[in-house]
Amino acid sequence: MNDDLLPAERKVIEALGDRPLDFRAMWAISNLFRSAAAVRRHMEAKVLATERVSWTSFVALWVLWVWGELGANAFAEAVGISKPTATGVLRTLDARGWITRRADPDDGRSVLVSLTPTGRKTIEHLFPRFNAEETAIAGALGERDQVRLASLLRSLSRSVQDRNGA
Amino acid sequence: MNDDLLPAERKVIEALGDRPLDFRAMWAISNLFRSAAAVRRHMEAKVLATERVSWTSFVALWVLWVWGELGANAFAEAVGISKPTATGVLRTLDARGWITRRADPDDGRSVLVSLTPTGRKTIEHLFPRFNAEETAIAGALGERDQVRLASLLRSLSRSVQDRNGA
DNA sequence: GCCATACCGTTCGCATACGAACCATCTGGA
DNA sequence: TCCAGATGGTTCGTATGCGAACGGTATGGC
Repeated sequence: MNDDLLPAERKVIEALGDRPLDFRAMWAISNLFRSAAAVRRHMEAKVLATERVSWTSFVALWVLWVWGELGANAFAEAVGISKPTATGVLRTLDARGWITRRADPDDGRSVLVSLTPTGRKTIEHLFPRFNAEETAIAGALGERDQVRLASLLRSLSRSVQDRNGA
Repeated sequence: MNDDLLPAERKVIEALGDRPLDFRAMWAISNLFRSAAAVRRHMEAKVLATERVSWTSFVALWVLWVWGELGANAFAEAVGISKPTATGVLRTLDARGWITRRADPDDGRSVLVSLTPTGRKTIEHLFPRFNAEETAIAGALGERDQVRLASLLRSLSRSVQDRNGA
């Protein structure tokens, strides 16, 4: 394993190394964003661009594939976007013919969102390719380290949730 | 350490568990995005919202703080955004009085960007609070696991770079 | 049955985000 | 010296992203 700091991190030490900051936490969190952005860009370029699908649209299709029909609110929550953003994304997906909306028979306020057959076909085509790329990227870690990484990240997620919740 | 799957992950198993997918890689990568989004939201709400600073503006100030004066292109690269986006963000930061642009005396095409004193004051006020929140979040992991996590994420970053670069 | 309150999704205004296309400027070779 | 190609930054068009505010619908207490 290569534990050298990345060039950007060395620059930070050079500029701020003498300040009273928690660099251990900083390396953990800043590398979280750095690697997430890198993986996202890679996926957009190598998997999604060929089908003209944005990252958010991809996540939206994935969510509807996994969860089935959802209220617009639950949809936004699962995708990780705000309600207004969800409205816009659903408009885009609707224009592409990938989702449909129908009134909730049990609640006049609610709108139920689900994949069309075309939408299902799209995600069933895209996701295996996405997963193959995940395998390739994560392959740089051993199997054991992939499990370790997932576990550490779950702890982070739970830690943030604890600091927000009651 | 708690290795239970998150609710969203259990739902994935329920829906796709019988398909030939690499779930080990999937948990590593999907938790990367999940935790990064959670931390970002938390930081936006707890640190940045109080000063009406967007995530990208914060990163931009941070980059100029660490690197000093930069060409617009190098700035975009360091922030992790495209050149057109950088133009827009710099316009916003300029309107706030946080950055200035000047012509590069050695290259008529280039624009050099740097923090104003006000901009410097802003990031020097924000960053310690940001770092304190990093400490609190990462504190859920032990010191040793924070180092492990950073190291694993660096490996991921390098893995992606290898798959893109020549 | 009434109504204050909560909740659902949309609209609005604005900032962020990107690819494609564009000019202006620089560079290397003839 | 000149010009073909490369490079730097902006503009354009469109999609994503959010908080605030909005109307329509449901709910709970009375």
